[in-house]
Amino acid sequence: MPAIEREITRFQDFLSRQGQKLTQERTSLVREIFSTHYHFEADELLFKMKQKSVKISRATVYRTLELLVKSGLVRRVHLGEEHYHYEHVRGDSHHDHLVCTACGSVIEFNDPELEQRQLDICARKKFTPTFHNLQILGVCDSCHRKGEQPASPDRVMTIGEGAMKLRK
Amino acid sequence: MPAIEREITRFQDFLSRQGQKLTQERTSLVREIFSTHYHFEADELLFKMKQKSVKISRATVYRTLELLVKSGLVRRVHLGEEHYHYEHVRGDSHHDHLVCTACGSVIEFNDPELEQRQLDICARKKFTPTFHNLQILGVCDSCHRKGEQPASPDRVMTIGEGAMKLRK
DNA sequence: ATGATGTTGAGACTGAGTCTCAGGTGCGGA
DNA sequence: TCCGCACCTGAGACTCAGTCTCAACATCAT
Ligand SMILES: [Mn+2]
Ligand SMILES: [Mn+2]
Ligand SMILES: [Zn+2]
Ligand SMILES: [Zn+2]
Repeated sequence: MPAIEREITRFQDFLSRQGQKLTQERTSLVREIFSTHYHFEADELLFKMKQKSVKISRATVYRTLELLVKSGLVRRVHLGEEHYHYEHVRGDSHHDHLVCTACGSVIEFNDPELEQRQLDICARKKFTPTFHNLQILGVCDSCHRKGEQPASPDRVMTIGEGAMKLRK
Repeated sequence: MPAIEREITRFQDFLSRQGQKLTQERTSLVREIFSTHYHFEADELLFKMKQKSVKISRATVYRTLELLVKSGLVRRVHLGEEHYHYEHVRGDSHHDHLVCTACGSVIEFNDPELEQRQLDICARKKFTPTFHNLQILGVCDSCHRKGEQPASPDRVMTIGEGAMKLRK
C-alpha cells in the first residue's frame, strides 16, 4: 500500500515484459530513489547505499538507472554540470529547472504556455519532438540578496554536496 | 578586413586585458573556428587542425576553447550527447537547437516569445537568469518522411561524423 | 524444487577533460 | 631593436564518469 511498493510493482511489470528479473539490488535502489525527491548523481546514489550498508556495486547502480530511465520511472536530466543527474518521476509531472550557480539549489517549474510555444516552434520547422531539456542558470532569490554574482557560462558548479567520491 | 581578422582582434583585446597573449596556436584556432558555422566537439577541432598540418596539442585546444568561451567569442552547448559542443558567436545572435536523433542534424531557432516567457517564469520565481540551454530532441522532417522512429531519452546519438578519435 | 536464463561484483577499460612541468614565445619597456 | 620575464606550449600522466567482462550467483516459470 505505501506508494513505493506500487513503483516497485510497476518496475517489475516493465522488467518481466522484457524477460528481465526484479532482484534485491534493483528493489532496494527503487526504494531509495523514491524515498525522497531530489536530483542525484549516480555515484551519489551508490554512496547512499553504502552508508545504509546495502551492498551494491557501481556497475549495478549504473545498469539499474538505465533500466529505470527506459521504464519511465526515472528521468535523466542535465543541470549544467558535466554529468547527468537523475530524479524519480511520479505520474507525468513534466517540469524544467532553474539552477542557482551560487548555491546549487534547483527550482522546478511547469509552464504549459512555454511547452506549447515549443510545440509551435517545432511545427513551424516540421520537426517531430520527442522530449526536451531546458535549464535556466542564474542566481536564486536568497543568493541574490546576499549579493552573489552570476557565474560565467563555463563555470562548473556543485549541486548538493556532490557524490562524496569514494570509489574503491 | 576579412571578418575573421576582426574576431582575432577582439580575442587579442580580451587577452591583453587579462595580461594574456595572442599566440600562433590561438590565432590559428580562431581562424579555423570562424571559417565555418557548425557545432563541433573539442577533439573534432583537434583533428581538423591535424588534417591541416597545424601542430597543436590537445591541451592547447581545450585551454583555448575555455578562453574563447570566457571571451564570448564561442558558446558551449549541450546537444543531447554526453560531451559538449561548441559554436562560434557572431554578434549576439542567441538561439536554441532542435536536434534530430535519427540523422544528427541540428536546426537553430530564435524565438523572442519563448525567450520572453522564460524571463516571465524567472520573474515569478524571483530568479535572476544569466543564461540557459534548451535542446528539443526529435525527428527532423526528412527523417520523419523516411519513417525514422524517435529515440528513447537515454539514446546516445551521433552528431556529425564525430571526432574521428585519434588521440596519440 | 529445479534449472535455464538473467544478474551481480570486482576490477579492467574507455573517452573526455585536466594538470604538471620543462622548454619555448609574445610583447612591453629600455 | 633587443631583452627579459611572464605567459604559453606539448607530452603524457592523471581524473572521473561511465561501460564492459566474466565467473559465480539469484530469480522465477514450470
Ligand atoms: Mn526536477
Ligand atoms: Mn547553434
Ligand atoms: Zn542560490
Ligand atoms: Zn534527421
